[in-house]
Amino acid sequence: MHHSITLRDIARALNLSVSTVSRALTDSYQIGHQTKQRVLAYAKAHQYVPNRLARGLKEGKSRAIGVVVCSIDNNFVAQMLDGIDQYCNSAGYHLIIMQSKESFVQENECIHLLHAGGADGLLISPSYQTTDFSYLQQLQQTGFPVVLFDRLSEGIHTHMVAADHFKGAYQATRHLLENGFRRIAHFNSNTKLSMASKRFEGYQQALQEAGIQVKEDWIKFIDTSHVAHLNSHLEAAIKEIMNLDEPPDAIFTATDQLSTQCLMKLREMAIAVPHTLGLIGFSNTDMASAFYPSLSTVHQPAFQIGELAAKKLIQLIKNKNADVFETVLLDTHLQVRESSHR
Amino acid sequence: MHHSITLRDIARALNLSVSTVSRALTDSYQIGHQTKQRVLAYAKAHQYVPNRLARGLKEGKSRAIGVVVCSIDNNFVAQMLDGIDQYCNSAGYHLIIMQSKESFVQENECIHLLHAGGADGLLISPSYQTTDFSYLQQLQQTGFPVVLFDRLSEGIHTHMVAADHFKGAYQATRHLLENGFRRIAHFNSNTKLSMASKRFEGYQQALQEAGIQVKEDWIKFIDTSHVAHLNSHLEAAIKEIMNLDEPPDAIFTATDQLSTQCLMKLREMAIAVPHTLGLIGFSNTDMASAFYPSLSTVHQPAFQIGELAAKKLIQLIKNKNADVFETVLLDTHLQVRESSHR
DNA sequence: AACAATTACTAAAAGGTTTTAGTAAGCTCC
DNA sequence: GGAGCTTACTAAAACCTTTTAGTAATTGTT
Repeated sequence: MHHSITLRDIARALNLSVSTVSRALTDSYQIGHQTKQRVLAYAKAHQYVPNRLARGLKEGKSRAIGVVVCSIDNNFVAQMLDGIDQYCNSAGYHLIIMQSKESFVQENECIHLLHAGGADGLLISPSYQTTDFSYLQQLQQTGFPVVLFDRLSEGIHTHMVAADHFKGAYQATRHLLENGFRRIAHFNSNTKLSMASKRFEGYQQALQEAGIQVKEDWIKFIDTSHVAHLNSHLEAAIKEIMNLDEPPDAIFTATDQLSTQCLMKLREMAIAVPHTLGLIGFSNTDMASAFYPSLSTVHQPAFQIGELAAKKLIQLIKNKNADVFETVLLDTHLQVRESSHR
Repeated sequence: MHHSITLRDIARALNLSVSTVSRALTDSYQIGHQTKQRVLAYAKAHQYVPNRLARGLKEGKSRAIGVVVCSIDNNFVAQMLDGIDQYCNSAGYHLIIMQSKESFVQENECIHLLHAGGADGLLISPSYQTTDFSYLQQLQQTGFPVVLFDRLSEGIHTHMVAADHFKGAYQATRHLLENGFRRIAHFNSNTKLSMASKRFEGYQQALQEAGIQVKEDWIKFIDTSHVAHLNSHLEAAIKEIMNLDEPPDAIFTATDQLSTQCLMKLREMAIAVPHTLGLIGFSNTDMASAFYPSLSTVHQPAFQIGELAAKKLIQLIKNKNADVFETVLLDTHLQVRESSHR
């Protein structure tokens, strides 16, 4: 076998009982100073680490946290996972990461697997498809702690951590307006999650305040769940808005993928940015400045979102009496580059 | 509590023993047909799921696989993790992902935690710092399955899966040569891992075959472990090569980070690419085509590397008698864009 | 000196599963 | 009518930890 030593091994070696060793390692008052020292020294020398499974079984806790995201292979998600991992690790929790791939069915499978598999709690950023949170809610009501991050929804009542989508969208749109763009199109995901509607609302608010009537033709809700199809959907959307009688003079894109893909598509279609079409979008890529033209972005504090969500969840796990759920919205940061001003 | 029902619950409900229930669920020949039916029906109706911790404790297996990478927040790594996750999930394994952050010390902590924490095996892509594989080797010799992926080393004898670094580097350098570049600089990581030396060798080989003497001044091994410092190191390196009596006319960069950062830096320093300096580098970002100029890359089959490494590891876990270790090198793919030809 | 309180330890149970080593009943066969 | 099989089940141990409920020895109080 390939396992490290157990309490029994230490007990045998030092001629103590298993319980004494266990207590010595948790610094119990019931154990004498000398004994503690001996146990600690031996444990350290032999690299004793408590068996997670045994401890988990005994305590009814696994010290593992389930994380469900749309995809690991996503710049923004990876940054959030980094934050989650950092916090959980320092708190002694393992991370079990699963991918929904934007599928509601697969997401529910992940949730079930994580719950049944003994995770102590769940961090979830729902799939674009998800509208029904009943399963999650059901688990939550049996005492299973759940925290939503990044993508929020009214469909469930719990702690939530995300960027301030409304404000970010509002700022981006205002920025375009301040730079003389008037006919601003909006590309968004076709999801029912509130992140999309919040961003849409921020866009609308900025236009309304500027006395500009929001035109329905300017707004495209694009299916972004399948990367393979995104390209053609995007091309169609761009063609549609450019063929309008009065085509837009700028686009505000609401997601990471849409922003970068849109810039690439415009280049491919030989539509000059920002001359013919200004562009600003939500995106966290550090390569935005390498693009042509460099891409103005709304940057979300991804790492902090992850960190804070993890913190909230672990609080919840340790302290189940939480009846007051909080929604934390972190400020986005506007990074103005070439694509959004002439 | 938020746990599902146990064998005992079923046993009590059906007036059977725990062992009978356990056996019925595993379709043992020792249990009668009728009893099996009753147990199965009850288990299904009450959504019985075996407790992973208990089963793991009993079997000495956790059905979890440890993965150690430098960082989740890395485009290329994320793609490999996607592949790993896909395969492991379909094989019924959980993934526990940990980050070394390019630190040897932290890496060893991860390894220890994963091993002691009951992982059934380890997938590892070593940190740039790592030269000493003795701990890993020691674990491996006690029967703990280990598979190296992406970043290989001679320091340990086991299954390995990676891209063909030599060939990729050779092809990239040849491509530059074929496009008229003669004085080709080479930027690489300052790691002792074989991936770096393989890429360096591929570069050398291509130059030698073209009858070009490799100049030491053209070659920079840059510390890429800390993103914060990379920028200044890179700037210094570029200045150094451009201040040579005969400055290079192209650069071949050996890592993802170096490639994209180098392009950005050259743009910042107003060095025309590809006119003054051609550029090609290893990189997996799908945004290479959005850059200015669009970046020619050596693309690695990241997903497949992850998938295959996971497959090898699970084979090893299920079938410990492996004495013949294999090193699989997958072909890279040259993506020629604007930065590498005039 | 008798009793209570404190200190330093231990035995054993529990958590849920798998598995070894059984048992009891029913059957076949001479 | 009993030996030997088969069938269908069960009891109990084991995995490793934490924790409850102890014990025995020492110290303190009156």
